[in-house]
Amino acid sequence: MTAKVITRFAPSPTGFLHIGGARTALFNWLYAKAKGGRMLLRIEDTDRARSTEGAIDAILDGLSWLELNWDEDPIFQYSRADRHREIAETLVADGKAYKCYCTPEELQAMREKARAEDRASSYDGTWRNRDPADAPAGIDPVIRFKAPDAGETVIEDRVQGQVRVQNKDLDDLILLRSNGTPTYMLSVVVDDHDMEITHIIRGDDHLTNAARQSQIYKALGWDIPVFAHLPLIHGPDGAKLSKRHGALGVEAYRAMGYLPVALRNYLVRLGWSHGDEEIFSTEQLIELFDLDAIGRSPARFDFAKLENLNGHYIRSTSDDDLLTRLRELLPELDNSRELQEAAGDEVWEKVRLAMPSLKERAKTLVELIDKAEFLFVKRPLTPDAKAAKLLDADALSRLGGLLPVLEKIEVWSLENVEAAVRAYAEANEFKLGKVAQPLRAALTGRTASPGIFDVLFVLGQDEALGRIKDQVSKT
RNA sequence: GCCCCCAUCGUCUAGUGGCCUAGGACGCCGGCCUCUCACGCCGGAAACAGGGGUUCGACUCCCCUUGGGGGUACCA
Repeated sequence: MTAKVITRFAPSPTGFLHIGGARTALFNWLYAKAKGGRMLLRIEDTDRARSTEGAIDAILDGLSWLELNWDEDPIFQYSRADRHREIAETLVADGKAYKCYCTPEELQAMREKARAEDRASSYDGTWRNRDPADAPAGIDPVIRFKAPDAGETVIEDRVQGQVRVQNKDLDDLILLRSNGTPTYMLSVVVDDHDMEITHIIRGDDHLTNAARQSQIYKALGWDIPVFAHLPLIHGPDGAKLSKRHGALGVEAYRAMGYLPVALRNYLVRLGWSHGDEEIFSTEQLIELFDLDAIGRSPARFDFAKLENLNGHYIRSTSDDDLLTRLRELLPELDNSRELQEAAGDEVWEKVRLAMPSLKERAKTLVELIDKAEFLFVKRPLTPDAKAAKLLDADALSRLGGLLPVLEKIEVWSLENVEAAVRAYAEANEFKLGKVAQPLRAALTGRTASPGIFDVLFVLGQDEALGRIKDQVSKT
């Protein structure tokens, strides 16, 4: 019989959902989907001092935005503290754990001694075999795991392969704090077991923990889940991800105008590959994803590639979908106030009309709005420096000559507008660019824009003529 | 310090002993297209960290060095 796959994403709510966490969630989600299993969500909030409500919301919102849905209700680890405590006490009763009364000062001294002696483990086992009757009064003990002191612990990792750790290098970790709350090392094992997790897919930073946890599983007589430790994501400079580059919350990526589908495609390729392929639909990902194709070396975060992918997905997203996302994003933009004031229904209708040519030119939604700005601004436009330079006397006289031609157009269609402008240029022996560039400057206030005929058409006859006159009459 | 993991173009990666004159993608450079900017298309520069083995033959296997990362908490 093959057990159904159950994975879990287990963030600690001490900050936002950063990019590494997002990728871990994605891999867990994909693996569950690929195997027809489920992905559970567990909030690891046993550190009461550092866990916050805001962080929980940020993580849930981040996952939802990325469209990584979890199965069942999230489990809050702290709510299971009684269960964890019970297991710790069982371990003590079975002689597999013990109470330790050492003070922080004694512990500190042990650490320094261990370092001086080039040893990896520091706890010296003072209370491991000492008679509990010697317990000093007035000190609340912690409960420590009685880890095997000889031999080795072998982890069979689906990504990293076989990893061997000498047991002498692992000391007796704390299971229950002196205040009676469980530590991560205990909670994680008990919860993964109780939740019937079959595959633990998480960051490489937990690799050594896997050995410690394996020992606890064995002491409890429980089956050890399959481990898969993902290489970490580094910043562009190869160093640890910091706030300056990449270690932003996923909501920051949303605000920068990235599409969830693009971010997912980018993240999955950080570590996972399928031959030479780069672009994957979610359906393909679910079909192809497997643990065996995950590489073992860490990756650097590269915004340029994310942008490229995002541009690809913007181009292949429907105009209506893009329009919806743009309207949702608007309030988060720096210049949101001005844009929002101008953003009436008729403006959005123009944006929709221009969308096919606009989306060819944008790598992010923020850029998309910026390229559409000429549709939001009100007459008279103030051309930017480069555009103003284009509108010299000669150019303005060419525009002046074009005015009556455009006025004469009865049906303002893309075809008619284009034919009229081309005919005007030809009749006066101007290269098209001689007319198009000044026109672009007058119509958009910039030197770069969608095709000039698209611009003319989308603006509409009255607005287009008005904008040209505004510039021509300045002289 | 000690323990563990990692190492192919600038970046993400393909490669699982001969198919490699090392492939793709992003980025970069040049060209085409062209009303601008993009898109698209064509072309180019660009890598097996170093040293030892093993083998008829190593990018691929082993060891060492170097470099990077992680862990070493009454954090997770």
